[in-house]
Amino acid sequence: MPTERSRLLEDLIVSAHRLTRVAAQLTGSTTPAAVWRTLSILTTDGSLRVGDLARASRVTQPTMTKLVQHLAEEELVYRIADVDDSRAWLIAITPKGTTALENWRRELAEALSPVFADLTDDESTILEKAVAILQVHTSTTRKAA
Amino acid sequence: MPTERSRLLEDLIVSAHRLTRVAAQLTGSTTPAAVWRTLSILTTDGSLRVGDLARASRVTQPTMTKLVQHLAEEELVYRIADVDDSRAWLIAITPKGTTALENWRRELAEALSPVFADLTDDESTILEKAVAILQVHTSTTRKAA
DNA sequence: AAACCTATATAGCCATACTATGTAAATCAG
DNA sequence: CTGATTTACATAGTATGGCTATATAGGTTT
Repeated sequence: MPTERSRLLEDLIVSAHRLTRVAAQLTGSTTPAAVWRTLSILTTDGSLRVGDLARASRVTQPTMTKLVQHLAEEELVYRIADVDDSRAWLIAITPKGTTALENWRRELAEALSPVFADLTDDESTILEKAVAILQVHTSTTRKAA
Repeated sequence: MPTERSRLLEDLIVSAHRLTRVAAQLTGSTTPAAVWRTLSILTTDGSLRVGDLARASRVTQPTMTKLVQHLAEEELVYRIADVDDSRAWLIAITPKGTTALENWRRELAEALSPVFADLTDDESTILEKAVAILQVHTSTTRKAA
């Protein structure tokens, strides 16, 4: 285990977490991270079962059950009975949920914009590439689509 | 506000938050993020007042007060009366806290190692540069040292 | 001296996260 | 087919991190 790699992973997480706190304070935490994280996954991955959604969001199933209940009350998601398994539900995002997610993403970008206002094109490119690497390695798709 | 920049910031946060959840589950969340985030700041920035520590950690002062109480009980930090202001405390990390932070960082790196095992040298470099950019832009040092 | 600002502690509330458990459907083995 | 096992989701309980509001008291300014 190379020390350099270890150090990179440590620093990566520290930075990631600081960034999430910066974002939380700048946006006033008006929309909880768990909400938009879940809506985001539903947008990119399509409708998912509660358990699969929990795995994709990296929380336990009971946590996701409660979150889905809340999201359904807010009409941000809806439930579809899974025809393949009568125990299961598919959870899908509503148009209202899609709009809410878009609004949140815009609000987030606006709040963070001043922080990263001085990014050079090179720096932007580096961050874009880093995001791509992270997306691949924290992919929410765990099985063949 | 360029759409491309906006999209980058959105994706950056989404990725950051996913990464923190991946880390939380892989490490079993044995040490709360708020703890190591605070210890990390004390390590890099030296002893700080409660309010300053709160600002650096991006939480409110009462939140930090409680966290410091907990950390002090665990003997991970200690308090120093601020000679410049009798209302204030300086919070400093203990050797035990330093050890705990190092252990946590090692544990984190080990847990994340398999996730990023296939990183190429180029990708590592990109992530290192990205971390550097993020560190500059989420700096905890808000005033001249 | 009074007004105002600042530093920290306490109180109360909410949401996210976990583990444990329960109910019921689906699958597997004999 | 039956029983055992696994799986999917809901409920219950707990801990904690985060917030806002407020209180106490020291420090600074007018």
